[in-house]
Amino acid sequence: MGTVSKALSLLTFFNHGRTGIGLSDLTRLSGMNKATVYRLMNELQESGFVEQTGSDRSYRLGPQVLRLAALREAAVPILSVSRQVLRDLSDETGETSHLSLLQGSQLNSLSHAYSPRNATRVMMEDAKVLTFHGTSSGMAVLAYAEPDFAETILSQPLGARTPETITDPQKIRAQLAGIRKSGIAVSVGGFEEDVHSHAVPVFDPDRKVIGALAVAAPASRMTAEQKQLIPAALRRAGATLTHRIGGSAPADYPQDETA
Amino acid sequence: MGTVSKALSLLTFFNHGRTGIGLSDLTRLSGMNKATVYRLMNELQESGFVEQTGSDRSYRLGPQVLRLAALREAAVPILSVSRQVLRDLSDETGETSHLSLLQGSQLNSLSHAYSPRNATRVMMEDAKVLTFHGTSSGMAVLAYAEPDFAETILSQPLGARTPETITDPQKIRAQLAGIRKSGIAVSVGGFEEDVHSHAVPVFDPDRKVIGALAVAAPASRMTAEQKQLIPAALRRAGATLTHRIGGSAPADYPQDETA
DNA sequence: ACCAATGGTTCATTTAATGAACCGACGAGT
DNA sequence: ACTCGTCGGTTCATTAAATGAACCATTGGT
Repeated sequence: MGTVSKALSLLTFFNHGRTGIGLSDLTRLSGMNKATVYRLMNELQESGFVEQTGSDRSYRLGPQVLRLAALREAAVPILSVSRQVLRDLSDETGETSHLSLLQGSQLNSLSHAYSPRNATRVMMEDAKVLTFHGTSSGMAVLAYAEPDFAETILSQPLGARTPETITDPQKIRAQLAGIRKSGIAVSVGGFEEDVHSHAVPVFDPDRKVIGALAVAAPASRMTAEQKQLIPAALRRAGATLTHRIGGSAPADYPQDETA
Repeated sequence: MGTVSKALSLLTFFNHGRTGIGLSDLTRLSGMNKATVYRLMNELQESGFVEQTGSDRSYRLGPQVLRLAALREAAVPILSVSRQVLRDLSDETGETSHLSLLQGSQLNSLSHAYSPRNATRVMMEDAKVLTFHGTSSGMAVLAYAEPDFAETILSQPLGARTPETITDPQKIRAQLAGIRKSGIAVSVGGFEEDVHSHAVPVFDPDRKVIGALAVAAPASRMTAEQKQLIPAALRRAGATLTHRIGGSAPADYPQDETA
């Protein structure tokens, strides 16, 4: 691994539960030498990717990442485009909707919308890491990802977030085949208890899956009517988002729209 | 300069006018060896910071920066906090408002709001680079930055974006003194012609200036009434934003509020 | 007063970065 | 069809930078 990759890998230890990390913690987390971590973090700091708090000298992500994200959005405006799609989707379904994107071998939730219709909602956080198994978004992505990638994921130890999480690779493979037939993934309580969620894949111009669009509802609210309405709205929203970012679904993606 | 800094410096060549850059262009822009650029970009690509387009193999910023920006916002929610402040400010003034943040020695516009009141508006782009001289935001930041930093900026060649741009360092120093007295910066046509803008500095918990909040209006709409209303609204908005991000103004910052 | 943390620094050793030259492919111009 | 220039990508001897064990100075808790 090159020096640059090592430095950037240090940034992967930041997450919602850990927005600030001290030098020693970072050394332990990364397994690198303390002097190495110190110098790498210094370089990252000089470039504005991280900054040190005045109080306890712990590191946190720096303002430079905001500039880069704004430029990424200028080049590939997937988040800004998704916001309108998500708003419409939440309005239509009355439930929380969110977009997750595949980044390397990690799936991150990066944009979401709520519906004002119901007081109880499934809450979302941006940049939250989703597991592939157990989430409808993860399964939707896995079903349309490179087979090698899917197998790599399934060959790793699969933890159970809830008692309902399906962790048997064979059962998951069977589910993935089902998703490829229907074009939509469903998960009931596999990631958070009592959350019923649907997801459809989103594709780029090379017809590769780049993420998933999902609707998450409290299981108690999943009436027969909603079980019809949500998948239909989601399919439409997925097709819209894929289209608006210049993407195309692969030839084998089931289209039940009269487009 | 370390390898990591070199790699990250490659990312600085991306901007609104240049969202995709090929290997050879990047080599020329950076002045580095082509093989070096190639390997550095490969590492950045492996980490998801850049990606190559399938069509012409040019590089553009990758999805990983979105995750980092979301986490930065989770740690220091300045953009999300600013959005409400900007909306209120634009509603109140009827004009375009925007927030710019100091990143290293560069000032970037990173969040903005429009008012629906008027059909003609000053348009803004996120991640746009602002000059220090000639913009009200830049002058507001410079007035409260470290004196060394201000002098470094003023010692560089100062270009004139418009015939009205003031480029004489002595005149600028005099203006900065005036801004420190009043707490607000004004620019008329110094960056874009016929744009009249006001700006106030924004401070962090260490009482250091981190950026500026500004209102930009077509010069034709700057009535006597607006010349009263905008500075007043801006001062209030600046104090609110500084406060909401946990910051404090330095002791010598003029407070004309009965707080 | 002590101990165990913390962030930060040093310097001989090792390892990785570097760059000139090279390759094959593509496209424009003749 | 042939060059010419440029593109992205690759090679390998040379060089420069990254590394890590040990060390220092502070801090906070007992």
